[in-house]
Amino acid sequence: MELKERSRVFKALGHPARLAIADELAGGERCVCELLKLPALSKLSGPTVSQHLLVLKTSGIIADEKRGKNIYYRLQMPCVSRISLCVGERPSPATR
Amino acid sequence: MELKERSRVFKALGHPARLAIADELAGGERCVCELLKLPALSKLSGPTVSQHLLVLKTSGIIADEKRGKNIYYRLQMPCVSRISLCVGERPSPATR
DNA sequence: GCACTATTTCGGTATTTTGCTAAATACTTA
DNA sequence: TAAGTATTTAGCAAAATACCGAAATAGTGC
Repeated sequence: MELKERSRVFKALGHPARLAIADELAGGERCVCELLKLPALSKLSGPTVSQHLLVLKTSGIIADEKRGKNIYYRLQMPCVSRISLCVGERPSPATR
Repeated sequence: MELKERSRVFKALGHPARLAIADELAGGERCVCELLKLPALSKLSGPTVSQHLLVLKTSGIIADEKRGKNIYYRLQMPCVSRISLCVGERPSPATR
Protein backbone atom coordinates (compact mmCIF):
# COMPACT_ATOMS: atom_id res chain seq x y z
CA MET A 1 0.00 0.00 0.00
CA GLU A 2 1.22 3.44 -0.77
CA LEU A 3 2.39 5.98 1.74
CA LYS A 4 -0.53 8.31 1.36
CA GLU A 5 -3.09 5.55 1.57
CA ARG A 6 -1.45 4.05 4.64
CA SER A 7 -1.24 7.39 6.36
CA ARG A 8 -4.94 7.88 5.73
CA VAL A 9 -5.61 4.79 7.84
CA PHE A 10 -3.62 6.19 10.74
CA LYS A 11 -5.22 9.58 10.38
CA ALA A 12 -8.63 7.96 10.62
CA LEU A 13 -7.64 6.29 13.88
CA GLY A 14 -6.11 9.53 15.12
CA HIS A 15 -9.21 10.84 16.83
CA PRO A 16 -10.43 9.57 20.20
CA ALA A 17 -13.99 9.07 18.98
CA ARG A 18 -12.92 7.07 15.95
CA LEU A 19 -10.42 5.00 17.88
CA ALA A 20 -13.16 4.21 20.40
CA ILE A 21 -15.37 3.04 17.54
CA ALA A 22 -12.63 0.83 16.12
CA ASP A 23 -11.98 -0.64 19.58
CA GLU A 24 -15.64 -1.39 20.07
CA LEU A 25 -16.02 -3.01 16.66
CA ALA A 26 -13.08 -5.28 17.47
CA GLY A 27 -15.64 -7.01 19.71
CA GLY A 28 -18.05 -7.61 16.85
CA GLU A 29 -20.50 -5.67 14.74
CA ARG A 30 -22.63 -2.89 16.25
CA CYS A 31 -25.44 -0.71 14.99
CA VAL A 32 -25.06 3.06 15.13
CA CYS A 33 -27.54 3.29 17.98
CA GLU A 34 -25.29 1.05 20.08
CA LEU A 35 -22.18 3.01 19.21
CA LEU A 36 -23.88 6.24 20.24
CA LYS A 37 -24.10 4.90 23.77
CA LEU A 38 -20.35 4.41 24.16
CA PRO A 39 -18.98 6.68 26.88
CA ALA A 40 -16.41 8.13 24.50
CA LEU A 41 -19.16 9.11 22.05
CA SER A 42 -22.05 9.99 24.32
CA LYS A 43 -21.14 13.68 24.30
CA LEU A 44 -21.27 13.90 20.52
CA SER A 45 -24.32 14.46 18.34
CA GLY A 46 -25.64 11.77 16.01
CA PRO A 47 -24.57 13.64 12.87
CA THR A 48 -21.06 14.02 14.24
CA VAL A 49 -20.72 10.32 14.97
CA SER A 50 -22.08 9.59 11.52
CA GLN A 51 -19.29 11.72 10.05
CA HIS A 52 -16.68 9.84 12.05
CA LEU A 53 -18.08 6.56 10.78
CA LEU A 54 -17.78 7.86 7.24
CA VAL A 55 -14.11 8.71 7.78
CA LEU A 56 -13.43 5.19 9.04
CA LYS A 57 -15.34 3.70 6.13
CA THR A 58 -13.62 5.84 3.52
CA SER A 59 -10.23 4.74 4.75
CA GLY A 60 -11.26 1.09 4.51
CA ILE A 61 -11.21 0.37 8.21
CA ILE A 62 -14.88 -0.47 8.62
CA ALA A 63 -17.78 -1.57 6.45
CA ASP A 64 -21.51 -1.14 6.90
CA GLU A 65 -24.57 -3.18 6.14
CA LYS A 66 -28.17 -2.21 6.44
CA ARG A 67 -30.52 -4.67 8.10
CA GLY A 68 -34.03 -3.59 8.86
CA LYS A 69 -34.17 -0.22 10.54
CA ASN A 70 -30.53 -0.29 11.52
CA ILE A 71 -27.14 0.05 9.92
CA TYR A 72 -24.52 -2.28 11.31
CA TYR A 73 -20.83 -1.52 11.18
CA ARG A 74 -18.00 -3.99 11.43
CA LEU A 75 -14.22 -3.95 11.34
CA GLN A 76 -13.02 -4.60 7.85
CA MET A 77 -9.27 -4.24 8.35
CA PRO A 78 -8.28 -7.17 10.54
CA CYS A 79 -4.98 -5.78 11.73
CA VAL A 80 -6.57 -2.74 13.33
CA SER A 81 -7.49 -4.50 16.53
CA ARG A 82 -3.90 -5.70 16.88
CA ILE A 83 -2.52 -2.26 16.16
CA SER A 84 -4.61 -0.65 18.78
CA LEU A 85 -3.27 -2.95 21.47
CA CYS A 86 0.32 -2.64 20.37
CA VAL A 87 0.43 1.12 20.78
CA GLY A 88 -0.32 0.75 24.45
CA GLU A 89 2.64 -1.55 24.97
CA ARG A 90 5.26 0.79 26.34
CA PRO A 91 5.08 2.14 29.87
CA SER A 92 6.61 5.61 29.55
CA PRO A 93 6.41 7.00 26.02
CA ALA A 94 7.45 10.67 25.96
CA THR A 95 10.50 10.38 28.16
CA ARG A 96 13.13 12.56 26.69
CA MET B 1 -2.77 3.72 27.74
CA GLU B 2 -5.73 5.94 27.56
CA LEU B 3 -7.86 6.58 24.52
CA LYS B 4 -6.73 10.12 23.95
CA GLU B 5 -3.07 9.29 24.35
CA ARG B 6 -3.32 6.33 22.02
CA SER B 7 -5.18 8.33 19.41
CA ARG B 8 -2.42 10.93 19.53
CA VAL B 9 0.04 8.27 18.38
CA PHE B 10 -2.13 7.40 15.39
CA LYS B 11 -2.70 11.02 14.60
CA ALA B 12 1.03 11.60 14.53
CA LEU B 13 1.43 8.79 11.99
CA GLY B 14 -1.52 10.13 10.02
CA HIS B 15 0.47 12.33 7.68
CA PRO B 16 2.48 11.00 4.75
CA ALA B 17 5.60 12.94 5.71
CA ARG B 18 5.55 11.69 9.29
CA LEU B 19 4.79 8.13 8.30
CA ALA B 20 7.72 8.28 5.89
CA ILE B 21 9.95 9.44 8.73
CA ALA B 22 8.78 6.63 10.99
CA ASP B 23 9.35 4.11 8.20
CA GLU B 24 12.85 5.39 7.60
CA LEU B 25 13.76 5.36 11.28
CA ALA B 26 12.66 1.74 11.46
CA GLY B 27 15.92 1.13 9.61
CA GLY B 28 18.02 2.85 12.26
CA GLU B 29 18.77 6.36 13.46
CA ARG B 30 19.12 9.24 11.01
CA CYS B 31 20.11 12.86 11.29
CA VAL B 32 17.73 15.54 10.07
CA CYS B 33 19.89 16.24 7.06
CA GLU B 34 19.48 12.63 5.95
CA LEU B 35 15.74 12.69 6.49
CA LEU B 36 15.45 15.83 4.38
CA LYS B 37 16.70 13.85 1.41
CA LEU B 38 13.91 11.27 1.55
CA PRO B 39 11.77 11.45 -1.59
CA ALA B 40 8.62 11.88 0.49
CA LEU B 41 10.13 14.89 2.28
CA SER B 42 12.23 16.50 -0.41
CA LYS B 43 9.44 18.87 -1.40
CA LEU B 44 9.08 20.26 2.10
CA SER B 45 11.10 23.03 3.70
CA GLY B 46 13.49 22.34 6.58
CA PRO B 47 11.32 24.09 9.15
CA THR B 48 8.30 22.11 8.05
CA VAL B 49 10.13 18.81 8.49
CA SER B 50 11.34 20.02 11.85
CA GLN B 51 7.73 20.59 12.90
CA HIS B 52 6.79 17.09 11.82
CA LEU B 53 9.65 15.69 13.86
CA LEU B 54 8.35 17.59 16.86
CA VAL B 55 4.91 16.07 16.45
CA LEU B 56 6.40 12.58 16.38
CA LYS B 57 8.56 13.34 19.39
CA THR B 58 5.72 14.82 21.43
CA SER B 59 3.62 11.74 20.88
CA GLY B 60 6.48 9.54 22.10
CA ILE B 61 7.16 7.86 18.78
CA ILE B 62 10.70 9.11 18.29
CA ALA B 63 13.53 10.49 20.41
CA ASP B 64 16.41 12.75 19.49
CA GLU B 65 20.00 13.10 20.51
CA LYS B 66 22.45 15.77 19.58
CA ARG B 67 25.93 14.68 18.50
CA GLY B 68 28.29 17.25 17.07
CA LYS B 69 26.66 19.41 14.46
CA ASN B 70 23.79 17.05 13.95
CA ILE B 71 20.67 15.92 15.71
CA TYR B 72 19.92 12.24 15.33
CA TYR B 73 16.44 10.82 15.59
CA ARG B 74 15.50 7.26 16.36
CA LEU B 75 12.33 5.23 16.79
CA GLN B 76 11.38 5.06 20.42
CA MET B 77 8.12 3.12 20.20
CA PRO B 78 9.10 -0.35 19.04
CA CYS B 79 5.71 -1.42 17.82
CA VAL B 80 5.47 1.36 15.26
CA SER B 81 7.48 -0.45 12.62
CA ARG B 82 5.23 -3.49 13.00
CA ILE B 83 2.11 -1.35 12.81
CA SER B 84 3.19 0.30 9.66
CA LEU B 85 3.60 -3.02 7.87
CA CYS B 86 0.37 -4.45 9.17
CA VAL B 87 -1.79 -1.72 7.71
CA GLY B 88 -0.68 -2.63 4.23
CA GLU B 89 -1.53 -6.29 4.73
CA ARG B 90 -4.88 -6.81 3.11
CA PRO B 91 -6.29 -5.40 -0.10
CA SER B 92 -10.01 -5.71 0.54
CA PRO B 93 -11.51 -8.81 2.07
CA ALA B 94 -15.06 -9.20 0.91
CA THR B 95 -16.29 -10.49 4.23
CA ARG B 96 -19.90 -11.45 4.18
C1' DG C 1 -50.87 7.03 3.75
C1' DC C 2 -49.12 8.59 8.52
C1' DA C 3 -46.39 8.47 12.42
C1' DC C 4 -42.22 6.76 14.33
C1' DT C 5 -37.39 5.35 14.56
C1' DA C 6 -32.63 5.13 12.74
C1' DT C 7 -29.31 7.28 10.26
C1' DT C 8 -27.28 10.38 6.88
C1' DT C 9 -26.72 14.74 4.26
C1' DC C 10 -26.50 19.77 4.19
C1' DG C 11 -24.87 24.27 5.42
C1' DG C 12 -22.46 26.82 8.51
C1' DT C 13 -18.93 28.30 12.09
C1' DA C 14 -15.00 27.57 15.23
C1' DT C 15 -10.76 25.35 15.76
C1' DT C 16 -6.72 22.87 14.28
C1' DT C 17 -3.23 21.68 11.12
C1' DT C 18 -0.03 22.54 7.45
C1' DG C 19 3.56 24.82 5.32
C1' DC C 20 5.98 28.90 4.38
C1' DT C 21 9.76 32.70 5.18
C1' DA C 22 12.61 35.08 8.31
C1' DA C 23 15.11 35.00 12.35
C1' DA C 24 17.35 32.67 16.16
C1' DT C 25 20.37 29.09 18.25
C1' DA C 26 24.17 25.92 18.48
C1' DC C 27 28.17 23.70 17.02
C1' DT C 28 32.60 23.56 14.16
C1' DT C 29 36.50 25.14 11.96
C1' DA C 30 39.56 28.61 10.22
C1' DT D 1 36.18 35.62 16.76
C1' DA D 2 34.15 35.30 12.12
C1' DA D 3 32.02 32.41 8.88
C1' DG D 4 29.63 28.33 7.71
C1' DT D 5 26.55 24.37 8.52
C1' DA D 6 22.58 22.12 10.91
C1' DT D 7 18.46 22.70 13.02
C1' DT D 8 14.77 24.98 15.58
C1' DT D 9 11.55 28.80 16.83
C1' DA D 10 8.29 32.49 15.63
C1' DG D 11 4.63 34.44 13.21
C1' DC D 12 1.30 34.09 9.77
C1' DA D 13 -1.99 32.73 5.83
C1' DA D 14 -4.45 28.96 3.70
C1' DA D 15 -6.57 24.62 3.95
C1' DA D 16 -8.62 20.93 6.43
C1' DT D 17 -11.28 19.13 10.26
C1' DA D 18 -14.76 18.92 13.96
C1' DC D 19 -19.04 19.81 15.49
C1' DC D 20 -23.74 21.26 15.49
C1' DG D 21 -28.88 21.89 14.24
C1' DA D 22 -32.12 21.37 10.57
C1' DA D 23 -33.62 18.80 6.91
C1' DA D 24 -33.67 14.63 4.10
C1' DT D 25 -33.91 9.51 3.44
C1' DA D 26 -35.34 4.90 4.40
C1' DG D 27 -37.58 1.28 6.82
C1' DT D 28 -41.55 -0.43 10.04
C1' DG D 29 -46.14 -0.90 11.64
C1' DC D 30 -50.78 0.80 11.99
